[in-house]
Amino acid sequence: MLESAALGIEQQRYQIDKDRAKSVIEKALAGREARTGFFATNFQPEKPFIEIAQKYGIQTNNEAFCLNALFMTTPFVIAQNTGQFFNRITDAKLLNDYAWIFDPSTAINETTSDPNGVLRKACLDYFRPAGYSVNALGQWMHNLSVLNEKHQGDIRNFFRECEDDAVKVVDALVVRPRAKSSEKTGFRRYGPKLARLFVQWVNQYELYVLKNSGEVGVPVDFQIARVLIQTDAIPLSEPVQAHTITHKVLLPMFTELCNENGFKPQEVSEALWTIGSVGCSNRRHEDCPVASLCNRMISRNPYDRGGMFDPTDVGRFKKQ
DNA sequence: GCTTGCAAGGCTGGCCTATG
DNA sequence: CATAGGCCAGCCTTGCAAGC
Repeated sequence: MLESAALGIEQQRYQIDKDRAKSVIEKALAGREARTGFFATNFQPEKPFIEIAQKYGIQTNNEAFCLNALFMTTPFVIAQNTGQFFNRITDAKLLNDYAWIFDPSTAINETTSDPNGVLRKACLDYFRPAGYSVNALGQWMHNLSVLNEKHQGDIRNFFRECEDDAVKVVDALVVRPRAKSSEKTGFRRYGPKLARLFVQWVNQYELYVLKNSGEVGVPVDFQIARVLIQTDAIPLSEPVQAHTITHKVLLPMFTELCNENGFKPQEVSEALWTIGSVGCSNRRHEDCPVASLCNRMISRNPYDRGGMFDPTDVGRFKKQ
């Protein structure tokens, strides 16, 4: 049972225009497929990193390396520019120098005298986490210990314990939305969005075969949510808590739409995220495949102030 | 004067436990 | 029983400096 399924009832509290949401997704997918507008350049910032990690794993005859590295890296994909972040860490020489931090036994054993000092400094040097994402470092250490002690330093053992089932992997990582660390007996720092993102990448780049990969749904964030709101697929009459929209309304809706229309969650995720982040951030409305359905641009500010999506806040853009 | 690159920066709701 | 307080996933924008 996916943790989100029980939340479907929240949908009924908001007037979802599923037909319109379907149209938005179809246009977004068409834009992605055509590779035009802001889909003309690379819209998969994680791809070059995964490629050099795969290469390093092959060179060093370490089958677990790429998966371990991706698992340990994904929690940093938060509160910062994803493209910037992957550009920073995608450097073969840099990865070569710091690859040991992804090898749990080496990283932990070689730094036993001062694990927090040596390992923490190496992580800072490698990831160079900006701003809020520094917070991820503490839990990063915790996850490395869990990987070492409970899963013999190989994330594939964690997958096997989840019966190689993508849905069980997500449930095991999330436990429940907003779970406390003390509730999480295993890995931390993976919530509903990041857990789905990780599984999506594992499947997309064929790093490991997980069954039911198509069943976990779409990793929903601010960018994706605002595309649906701006296009009136979710018409709001008053400010609504962003968390309610992203996790209680959109997550189940995307799963339904994908199942009903045969959309691939990964493609929906990529297409909408690119539109929301690249398109809206850079105000390239002329390049946007859903421009004809969109009538405003929701500002980021209300989210920071009250955690709300405000339908009256049209930010820096309103269609004439 | 422009673009590009970089780094720094808090707040929320909902759940839980502890306290009176 | 009420309420106070702790906890935590999740979330890019902005201002400055350097390079053209």
